[in-house]
Amino acid sequence: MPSNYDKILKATIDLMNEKGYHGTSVKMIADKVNISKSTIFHHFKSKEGLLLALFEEVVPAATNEAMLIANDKNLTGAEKLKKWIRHHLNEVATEGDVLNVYLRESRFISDSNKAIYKESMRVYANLIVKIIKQIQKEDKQAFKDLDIKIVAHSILGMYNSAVIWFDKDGKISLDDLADMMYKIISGSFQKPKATRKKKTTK
Amino acid sequence: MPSNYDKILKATIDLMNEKGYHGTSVKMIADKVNISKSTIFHHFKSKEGLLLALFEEVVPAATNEAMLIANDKNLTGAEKLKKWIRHHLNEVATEGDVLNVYLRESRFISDSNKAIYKESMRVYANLIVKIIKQIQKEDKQAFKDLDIKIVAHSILGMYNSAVIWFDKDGKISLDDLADMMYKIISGSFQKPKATRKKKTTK
Amino acid sequence: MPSNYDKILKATIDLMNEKGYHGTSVKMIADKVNISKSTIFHHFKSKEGLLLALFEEVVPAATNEAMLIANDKNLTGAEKLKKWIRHHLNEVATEGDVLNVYLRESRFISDSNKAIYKESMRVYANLIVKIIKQIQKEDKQAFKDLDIKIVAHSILGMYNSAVIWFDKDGKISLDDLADMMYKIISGSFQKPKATRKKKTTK
Amino acid sequence: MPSNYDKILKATIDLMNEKGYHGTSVKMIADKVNISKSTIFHHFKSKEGLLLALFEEVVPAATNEAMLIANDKNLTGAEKLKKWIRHHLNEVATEGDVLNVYLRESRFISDSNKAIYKESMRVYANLIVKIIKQIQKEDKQAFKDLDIKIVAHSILGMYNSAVIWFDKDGKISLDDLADMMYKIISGSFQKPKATRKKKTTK
DNA sequence: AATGAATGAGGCTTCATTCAT
DNA sequence: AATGAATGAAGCCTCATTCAT
Repeated sequence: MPSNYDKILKATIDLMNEKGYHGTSVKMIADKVNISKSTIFHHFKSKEGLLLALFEEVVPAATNEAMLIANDKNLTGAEKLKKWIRHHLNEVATEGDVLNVYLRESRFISDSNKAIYKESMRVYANLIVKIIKQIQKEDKQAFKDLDIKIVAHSILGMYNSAVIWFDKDGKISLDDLADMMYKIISGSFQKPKATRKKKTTK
Repeated sequence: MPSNYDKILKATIDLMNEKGYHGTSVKMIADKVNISKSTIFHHFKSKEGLLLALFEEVVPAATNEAMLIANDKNLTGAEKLKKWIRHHLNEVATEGDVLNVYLRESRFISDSNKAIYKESMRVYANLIVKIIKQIQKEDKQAFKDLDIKIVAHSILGMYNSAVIWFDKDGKISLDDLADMMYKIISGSFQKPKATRKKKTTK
Repeated sequence: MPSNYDKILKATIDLMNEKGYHGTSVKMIADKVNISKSTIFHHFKSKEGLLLALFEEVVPAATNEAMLIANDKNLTGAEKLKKWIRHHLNEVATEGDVLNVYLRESRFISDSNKAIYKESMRVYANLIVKIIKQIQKEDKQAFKDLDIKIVAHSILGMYNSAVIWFDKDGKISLDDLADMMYKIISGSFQKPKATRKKKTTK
Repeated sequence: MPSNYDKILKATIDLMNEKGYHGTSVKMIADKVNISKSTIFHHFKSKEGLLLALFEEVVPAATNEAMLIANDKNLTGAEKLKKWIRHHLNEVATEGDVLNVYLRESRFISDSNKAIYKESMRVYANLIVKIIKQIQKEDKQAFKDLDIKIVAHSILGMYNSAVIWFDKDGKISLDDLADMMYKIISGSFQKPKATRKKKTTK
């Protein structure tokens, strides 16, 4: 049985995902968890503290698998990118996901706490930077002359936007979507077909 | 000298762009315009009425140039895309742009008014759809096997994300950014070599 | 018929006089005036704004008569002191008087507003300083070697303390009290008996 | 090392001295002592219990020396008064003194406990009454025709007010202040000069 | 066209206190 | 002896909105 602390965070994610930070009141959260408002303040310093807790505790957990992908020694950069896209879209599209809140509501963090958010964002963006670097190394033409950080952010931005318009119940599956998005950006480097032959070394 | 009506809308854009719909109060807007709260209700039926007015009046104006680009008979699809990117990034990166509010705060519109928003969104997204279709027509390989709407949304998402991380005072200019982003997605279709005539074929 | 603004201030005085600043809630004030809480915030910026308004508007009015006494050309210093004591005690002893609130609750003013309070206090204390100076001029022995500001504050402190222990319904009248207190401090200078003969000199 | 019980009382004094009874929360006290709120309720029945404990335990201790002065067989009344003033001012001026809390916050005690406060106040005021009586006995002119309780309260009020305006870092020392205040009220009876020669009679 | 007065509802947060451990 | 969890009540203040002028 989850603690109130955990239940509060879960409800926060659900509600802020749907209504945004300012659109979610502490009372709504309390009602959803079936506790009193004051209990929330017993566990968290303030409403903003809820966001911070999400960024510090829940987001890292959610980014863990992405890290495994980026560090997998057996994959080419292109394969990693493809795998990461699939994973990331899955995360983003999952109902109530923290990432949505993370990506959309972070701008409401007060200046004094913005550093915490930026740091966690940097860590995640770096994963993609790493993948892109590997792709560049394996294919000199890939993302040629492009600022690597901008590439990373652009890709992230593209995928994150899906949370807004992707229709889980529509006729296009999440896997199809991942494939399509991969194709959009993979035009600029050699298709993974070529690299598919699996790395004979090892 | 702009009317109060216009000043109110301008202030609404600025504030909602920064703080979101729920994070912006009628009082904030009134204070920014230096009028009384009541004056706002004199011009607009309600707070939501402000959003609607934006979507009905300001967004179309902002999308007007995009429409000119999309309909320009003298440009290839690739050229249009490039021109549109430049224009769109400029809009989005400009502080206080309506498009940001439009793209992010639309979800707070009440159900009864959602149709208005969806219609205007459809119109804008259609511009890109149109451009993409032209590109496909001119280059059969471009965006092959891809759902055209998803391509449009992905591209939009990518560009809109720039508003979050682009640093106006950084070392990369808006024009450079537009070029880079164009390159990222243009990999999948024939480069505008033809028009660029720069590339002496190496 | 007094405006809500005035009624709010009056109720504030009454309540804070009885329960202190922190012991008086905005709701109590609203209930006493029979208006809604929000109306109070329509007229005053904050709870502290109520205190400030008292200090800026009501206290000056209350100190007006004291000023007339201090400036009366026909009275000796000793006479002025006596008259002021009587007046001041009356003010302080009257239930719900601003001066009580002023003297006791001023310490809850935030630092940023303390200057306003200090200035008004300085003005009032100066009246007594002025009276004491006149007494010293008329009787070289009076308050000899004493710092004049300390004398003024001490005297004020003595009189203001009466608000705590004076029993309006006890056997000692306010006038008796005024006489006694006058005697306590008048020991150090020539008794007004001597001066009573109206100052034939000029 | 002081017990938590003692540390709580000390913190209570400090905080209520600065912010008053209603302005001091149990949490503030707990934070200052670095214990949990519950621990306070473990030692004291309620918040008001803290005040009562002060009045019953700390105040008597603080008034102990005053008692020694009042009962010293070797001093004249005037000498006692002077000595007491010096002592009292010292107590009052010391940061975080109980007496301030005692004198100012007693009015927030609930009716059912008011008797406890009044009794302790009576005891302390009686010390001065006693001193004044001795002065009157030694100098028939002193405080002639004055209600002795009112004299005592007035004197106390005068000295207690110092806590509000006395500036520890100003150019006037506490001893100077004691001297001046003594002079203000000693005008009405024979100056201690005369008595300084130790009173060989007896 | 513009605004000052007023408000009910609700916002976030703190309060003193109880209880189980 | 000490505390973490929990809470109902209350605290100050802001909200969007209406109305009379």
